Amino acid sequence: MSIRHSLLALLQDRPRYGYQLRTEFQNRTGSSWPLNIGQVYTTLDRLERDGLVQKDGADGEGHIIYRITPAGLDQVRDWFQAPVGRANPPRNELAIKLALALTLPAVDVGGLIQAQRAVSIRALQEYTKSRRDAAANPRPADLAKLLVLDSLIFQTEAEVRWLDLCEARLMQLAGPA
Amino acid sequence: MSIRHSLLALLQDRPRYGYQLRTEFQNRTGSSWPLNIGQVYTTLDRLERDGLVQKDGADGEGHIIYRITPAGLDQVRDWFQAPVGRANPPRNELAIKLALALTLPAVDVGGLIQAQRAVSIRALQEYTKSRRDAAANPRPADLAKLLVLDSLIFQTEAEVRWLDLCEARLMQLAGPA
DNA sequence: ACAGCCATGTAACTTGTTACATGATTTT
DNA sequence: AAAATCATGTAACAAGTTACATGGCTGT
Repeated sequence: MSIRHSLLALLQDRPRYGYQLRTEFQNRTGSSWPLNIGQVYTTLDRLERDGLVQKDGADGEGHIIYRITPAGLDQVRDWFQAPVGRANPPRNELAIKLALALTLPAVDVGGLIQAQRAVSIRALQEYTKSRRDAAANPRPADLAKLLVLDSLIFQTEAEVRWLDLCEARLMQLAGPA
Repeated sequence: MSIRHSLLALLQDRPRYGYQLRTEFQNRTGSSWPLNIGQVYTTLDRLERDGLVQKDGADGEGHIIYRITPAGLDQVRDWFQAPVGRANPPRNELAIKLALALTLPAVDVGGLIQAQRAVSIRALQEYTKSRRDAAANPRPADLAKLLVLDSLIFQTEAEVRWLDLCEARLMQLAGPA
């Protein structure tokens, strides 16, 4: 549902065309989460089908402009107003994988943890580097990019610390036996 | 892809039937991420279509047993061997929402942050409580549940700290103006 | 001339999700 | 007798993703 709502949010600001929506989305969220251009058009079709946007003639340059409808405005308002639900948090593939690895024989949990930590730490370094490159820029669009990077950094740090904990627990279990 | 692989991993341990796969999955991952029973059957159909599992007669009690195939074993091995990729990390709805809110007028970013933090902190308390209830149990299945809860706790803590950071940056931006 | 970006789309597909139907067995 | 759980499925759908086709325009 993120893409639907993101496009609606951008259209709430002002009417825009497909290709533009993609670049604007990426400008605001940084280069993480690239957005396939094909998906913009399919999503716009579905938003139009659902009466949340409508085509709005051209803009003098041949672009196909979409405009948000009142129903669409309602949905954007609801989206921004409602906190992201912790009711069914999105499945965490890493946690699932480790939980299964721990309860099934024939899986090298220690190796899994170490391989994962190597990947996560490398990602962390790349995020930190990107953040340094992007920093010291007070424009609001760049502030958003910085915060997205901060989010990735925080999440990845938490992941590394969790992997450390898993390893410690594993040793604790193997030790006394 | 998590569910496909999870079912395969459980079948790699030994042949099982649909309903059993669901309960085993939930036993191992805790009550977070409930698994709809319908999805187990559709996923099994698709795994069979792809030649990764096959029906294996009954077990004397009328259950429809599935057995993993060599191709399926390969996939499980690959899944456990390959770290969870940071190449295209799953979209973080909260980060996207805040990034858009910051770069668009007509959104009350401060309120959004506060509402979100309230939700996240409540979730954190619930996870911590569940963790306390589940703790002090050395059986491996419960160790897995504990670690899943730890993962949720770490992620949510990171989220709260990120929200704090966002708020601070926002004030910093509003202050000097 | 060629590469690359701008721009719009379509077709086919995947995973995941829900709602519904059906019946047996077990528990209260 | 009623409710809950066990057990298997189907139909319909949503959201996301990729691959492909098409054409104009721009810079080298």
